[in-house]
Amino acid sequence: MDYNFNEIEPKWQNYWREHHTYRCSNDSNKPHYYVLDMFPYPSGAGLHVGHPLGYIASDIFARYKRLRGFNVLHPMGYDAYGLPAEQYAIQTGQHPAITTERNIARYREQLDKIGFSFDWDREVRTCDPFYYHWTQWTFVQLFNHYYDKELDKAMPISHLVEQLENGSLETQGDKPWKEMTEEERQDYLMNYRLAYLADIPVNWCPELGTVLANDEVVGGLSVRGGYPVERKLMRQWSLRISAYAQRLVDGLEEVDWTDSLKEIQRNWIGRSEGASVWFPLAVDQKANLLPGVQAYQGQGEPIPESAFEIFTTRPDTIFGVTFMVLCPEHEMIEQITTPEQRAEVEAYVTWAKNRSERERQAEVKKVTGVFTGAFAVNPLTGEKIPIWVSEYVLAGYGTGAIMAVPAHDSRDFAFARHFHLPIRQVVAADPNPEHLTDPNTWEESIDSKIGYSVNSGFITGMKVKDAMKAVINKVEEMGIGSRTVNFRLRDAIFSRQRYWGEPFPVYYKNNRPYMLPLECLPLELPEVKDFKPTSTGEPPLGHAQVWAWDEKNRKVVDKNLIDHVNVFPLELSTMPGFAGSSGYYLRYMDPHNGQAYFSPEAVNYWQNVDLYVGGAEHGTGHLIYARFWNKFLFDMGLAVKQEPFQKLVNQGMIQGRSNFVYRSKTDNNLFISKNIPGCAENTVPIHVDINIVNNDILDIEKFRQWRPEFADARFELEDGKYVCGWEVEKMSKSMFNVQNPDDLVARYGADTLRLYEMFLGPVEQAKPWDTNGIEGVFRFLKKFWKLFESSIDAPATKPQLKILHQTIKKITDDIERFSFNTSVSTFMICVNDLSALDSVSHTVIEQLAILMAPFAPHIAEEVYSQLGHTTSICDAQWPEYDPAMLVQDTFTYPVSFNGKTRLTLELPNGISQQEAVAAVMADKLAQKWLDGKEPKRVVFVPNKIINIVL
RNA sequence: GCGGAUAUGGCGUAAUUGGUAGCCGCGUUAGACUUAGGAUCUAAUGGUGCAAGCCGUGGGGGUUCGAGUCCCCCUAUCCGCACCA
Repeated sequence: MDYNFNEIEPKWQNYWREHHTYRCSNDSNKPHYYVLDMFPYPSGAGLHVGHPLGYIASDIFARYKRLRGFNVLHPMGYDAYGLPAEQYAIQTGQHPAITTERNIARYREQLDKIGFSFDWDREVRTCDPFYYHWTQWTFVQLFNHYYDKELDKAMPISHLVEQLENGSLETQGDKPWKEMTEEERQDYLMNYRLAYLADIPVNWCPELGTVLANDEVVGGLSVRGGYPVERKLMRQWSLRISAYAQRLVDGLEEVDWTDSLKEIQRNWIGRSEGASVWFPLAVDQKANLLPGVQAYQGQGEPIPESAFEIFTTRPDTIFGVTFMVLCPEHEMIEQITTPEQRAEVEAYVTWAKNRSERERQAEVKKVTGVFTGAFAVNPLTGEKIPIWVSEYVLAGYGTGAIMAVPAHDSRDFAFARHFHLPIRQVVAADPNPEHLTDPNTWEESIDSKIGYSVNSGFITGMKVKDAMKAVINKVEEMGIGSRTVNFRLRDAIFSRQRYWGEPFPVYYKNNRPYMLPLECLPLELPEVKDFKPTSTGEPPLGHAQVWAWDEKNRKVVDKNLIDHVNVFPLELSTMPGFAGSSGYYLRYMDPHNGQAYFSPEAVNYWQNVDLYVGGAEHGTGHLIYARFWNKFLFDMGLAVKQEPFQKLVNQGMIQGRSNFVYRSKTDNNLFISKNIPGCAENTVPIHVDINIVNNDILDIEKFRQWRPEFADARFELEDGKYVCGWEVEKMSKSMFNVQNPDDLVARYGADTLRLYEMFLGPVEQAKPWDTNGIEGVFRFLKKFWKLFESSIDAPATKPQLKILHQTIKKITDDIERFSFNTSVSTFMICVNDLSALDSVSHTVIEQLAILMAPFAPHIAEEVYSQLGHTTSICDAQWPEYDPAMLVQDTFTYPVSFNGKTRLTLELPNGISQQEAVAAVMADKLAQKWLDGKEPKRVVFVPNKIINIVL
């Protein structure tokens, strides 16, 4: 019988379903192993071949671990809330719940056909109230916690209140706690809560009608849809993720991720060490700048009231400060601007604030700014230095104010050049004063941290590193500054003015937010009649009629009942996409728990994800948020590991491989084959559907049927074939290069698809999808099937065992290091070698089937069962390799002369160098290369090489 | 600009520790079987040369008995970040 995947595959998929083969228990004495895929957003387009790549890799590993005796948790679910379903709803009026449901059904069907070992009993969907109950619950917990810097962990807000009550902690800058009204206290606490409401500049996307997080905006455009994004001040929920910045950096040390991904995260978090220093304002506004001013005498005195704080990573360059710059949003501008400069400054600030993010980013190189008329005093030199305003200083970073050192910072340099401000060198690689050049003649600043301080008072002559420390010590001593660490990571904006997301369990009393009681969760997403914002500009939830909170009766009621006494308005924003995906890995551990997020027993058993597989594009989004979420739950004593994902493998992006036909420029019905001379000059390339092209050969009949305009196309062929051109592009419908896995499964079977996706190359590597090699893998499975059918019921012979054990060793090694492409090649070699023997024993085939089971589970099950087994191959035992089987009597030595291999010699094992050399000397061919000379030196590496140096 | 990665036949790739470069597959060529082949099987296939041989892992240098692999410099491509002081 032929290899009939059409029969085998559905048969085993049914068997697995009926026997719950992949159901996984939390109660086992086996060692545990948790393999997780990043769950998909179920889009309307369905899966393309890029999606399963990572799933197949993780499935192989999960199945392998199971065969090695682990209790494996390998779940799957859906990240089901999100923008596309809602955009679709706005366009068509279809409820997102319906389209989402439909898309999920389609995904499931496609996934099932590929034969994954997911435990579907544990499926989660982020849009399911039974699931988002715990998303909301976590939000309430975040609201009720703050980050305690002393304990370096999140603590209940009651702990903070207690300290304020008993006076062990004082309020900062405000009234004493005791004198505050209840509302003032709530407002004060809002500055501490890990989920907080604040007026903050946000990324507002008018087209999508919502606010976006930083990672959802690239180059001033929304990631979803590519619409322009503006800066806007809005009252929004945010998560105080910045409180965890240091721990998020530190945690990277503990995890087994690629260096590049760790770098991406470190970059995004952006830790930088430096100093913050207070610069006082110069009182005498009329004085002129720089030299000859008496040193500032404020040592040890309190900071003058009109002073402002700057952050610098280069405290060593403080003697080179020639101007200061404030961001346009800086609160001091108003106060310090001189009457003469006021009009100009106001105009500039207004202009800068109204600029869209996109304009600003597009014109980064353009230098703009305005002088305030005010001066600051350099606390170390006493010099007066002008204060400017420019948008190159960002409000969201550091203190929004800088000391400008144009000689040693390229941005300050550009600014100084543009406005003709002085430039003073204070760092030099060669500190000899005679070798210094005039900075006014420089082409660019010297930003390097390698060198010595010059022209710098008490630090002159010090190495940059020492000078930094010396200046920090000095300003600390003076009481005007300190060593400071700054992070680029901003708090995550958590509100979205959208419908299709988790509702906030929040209602407003006196304009202040209150959390719903935990027992009242989940707060279910209400029905609305329109998915667009309301006419008054409220988010879509403004359309919901039954959307008010009855505090007394603890239930959601009609909003007509709002009286601000017992019934209050509910929050109208919803949570962002990353809310539901931030803790889903924990929920899989105990997905049916109605009482808690997950039980302590479950989390104590599974701990965290051992292996996480997904795309690197989540490096600055999901993977940061999830780590934050996990650390918070860890602080609460719920999660038991600081880091959620121990090992992470990024599968490479699958690009499209487009095909082209070449239409004649002079004859619209004539298509010229690619390699016919003159084709390039005389034709226009046109994308052609890759599904009617095989190995770059066009199926002419299908092409004629493809589109009416090509119905009577004519062709100039080469060797009777039409050869198409190709190019690597993004996989997209418009380029007709989308490969759907179902088509391939229908044609070759799931096992072939699985093997082929792995055979394509290393999992982590980005690669274009190319179906040209799939035949080879298909042939291999047929060969394996034939080998199985011809196998006999007899003991395995030595040559068979040798091949088998070589394969066991190689496959085991390969899987352990995620080298699945070489595994496939190893299987091919094995089957080729076994096929060359006279016969093969059933026992060898059986062992080989187990080795192949993670990769090609259907055919493996079939073979295993036909060999007489009545249980699933999933419960078989992974073969152990026996080194004794691989021991050889001889080794074929490559013999090289002066490092160039010239011949090989088969020599017995354990031969000595002397014997080896003697054998070489005796060899005829070797004598030719010796050419009568005496070897100067002989390198003999047992079982490796012999090298003769002449 | 900063950071990360990659570069090997016509193509996808392999070489795990510095030890015979090109395994495995695609494609191509020739042949066998066949009414037929998008089936199967056999053989060949880095370049060059009649051959011995010579050349060959993006380019240039170096370390070494020996380098795709280690070190230095350069180039190209891809990815991430980008006025973050």
